[in-house]
Amino acid sequence: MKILLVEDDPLLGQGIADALTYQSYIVEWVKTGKQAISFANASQFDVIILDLGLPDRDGLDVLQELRNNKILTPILILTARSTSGEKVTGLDRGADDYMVKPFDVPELMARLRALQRRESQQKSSIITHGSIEINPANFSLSQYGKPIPLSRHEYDLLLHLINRPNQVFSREALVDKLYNWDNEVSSNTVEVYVHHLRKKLGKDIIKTVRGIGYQLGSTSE
Amino acid sequence: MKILLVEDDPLLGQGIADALTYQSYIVEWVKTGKQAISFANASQFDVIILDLGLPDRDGLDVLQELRNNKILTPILILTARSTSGEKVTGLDRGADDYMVKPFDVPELMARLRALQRRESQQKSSIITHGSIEINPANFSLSQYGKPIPLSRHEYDLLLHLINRPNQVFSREALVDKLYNWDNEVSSNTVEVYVHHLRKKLGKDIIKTVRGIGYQLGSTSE
DNA sequence: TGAAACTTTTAAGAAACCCTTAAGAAAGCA
DNA sequence: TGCTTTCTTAAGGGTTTCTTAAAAGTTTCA
Repeated sequence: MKILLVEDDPLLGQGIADALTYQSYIVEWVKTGKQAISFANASQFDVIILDLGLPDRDGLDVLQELRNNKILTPILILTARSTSGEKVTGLDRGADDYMVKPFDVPELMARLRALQRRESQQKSSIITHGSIEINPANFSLSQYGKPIPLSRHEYDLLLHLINRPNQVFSREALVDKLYNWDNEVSSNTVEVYVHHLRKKLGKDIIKTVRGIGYQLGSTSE
Repeated sequence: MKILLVEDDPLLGQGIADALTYQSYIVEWVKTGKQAISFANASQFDVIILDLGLPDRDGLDVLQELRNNKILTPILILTARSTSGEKVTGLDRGADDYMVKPFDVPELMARLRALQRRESQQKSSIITHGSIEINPANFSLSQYGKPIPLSRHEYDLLLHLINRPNQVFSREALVDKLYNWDNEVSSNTVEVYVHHLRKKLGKDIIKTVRGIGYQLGSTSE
């Protein structure tokens, strides 16, 4: 875990840096707004601790510039400015948390942990298979990077096959997955959708196992 | 924006609920830990405000159970317990922020905005997407720099979509966000608002994913 | 080789889905 | 209160997708 500490007071800065180091953080300690911006641009931090009373420029400006530069790192403001209005301003300019000096070190540590925990919860699960790529979050599919629209059933069928790339599914099993029980379907729907998918994504996308059913095509080509 | 407020004190609870409603939040107010858990499981909230001194069980247990149930909603603890140790415990059990009573309402609002912002993919306090720009702090929207008035539900709907630009939301999910439990709606409201938004902001602002729901339009044009 | 079994392709009517409009109800405001 | 804006509901019409069936094609095996 890597932290950028922006604090011009030497004594306080050293104290925080020591405490962080003791908690096994990697600490980069800078004392001016200018340095803060260049460090934040140069390297990826897990959290930035920002004092507002800096010698060269106001911390709020630094904050804003960081956000304008698309630096999304969580930022915790640590300052003597304690009025409600100041807190609101700081948070609304893009800070993630705000602590007033004098502060309690264990609380700071706990707030840093909370920020990190949030950040690490980012998840994106994109499924790929050969040339195709499925993004379940938006039900979209692309092949060689080009988006290809699929209808609902086409998408469902493909997703089922792709979830178990090596399994052969019987027609009945696929119908069972695609439909709920009370509106069973009594014809060759599956064949028709396989046909549609092959038309859109290429003949080899789905392999037919004669007498048994269908299987996702092999990825190797 | 939908908030679950867990607070057993009737006076204080009413005060917070009113303040939140005034800020256009959809508020679900419950008074026990048990209710908190069932509501959190039943619907998707943007933030949970949690009092620790509940009548039926300790708020920290509620917090832990929520996290165990894989409810990742940001949680802000709002309590009279003000020692450093109590704050550390609360944050380390999975809360995202911690405020001590008595508290300042504007600060609470700013912290809620910060929590939401963190959760959305947008990190700056002013949200932009293509030609439009939203400032959640004062509910304003502009396109190409020109302010465009939106009704409350139009605004809510757009804000939801814009918070996760790549996700497709089903009609049901959107209805769930736009209304609280006791005045559910039973018709095509979402379609109608989508239509209004498209009329005001252009056809491509919202994309429909047939059979699934709606998604923010792509920014590239 | 020829029949049987199985699979692919095509096409068209049916169904589902979404958009649009409008009007009465409700809520907000002076 | 009366006026204006916003909300909810419902219905019509246009479009896409689904289902079905039948014809055409392919593989298997006696």
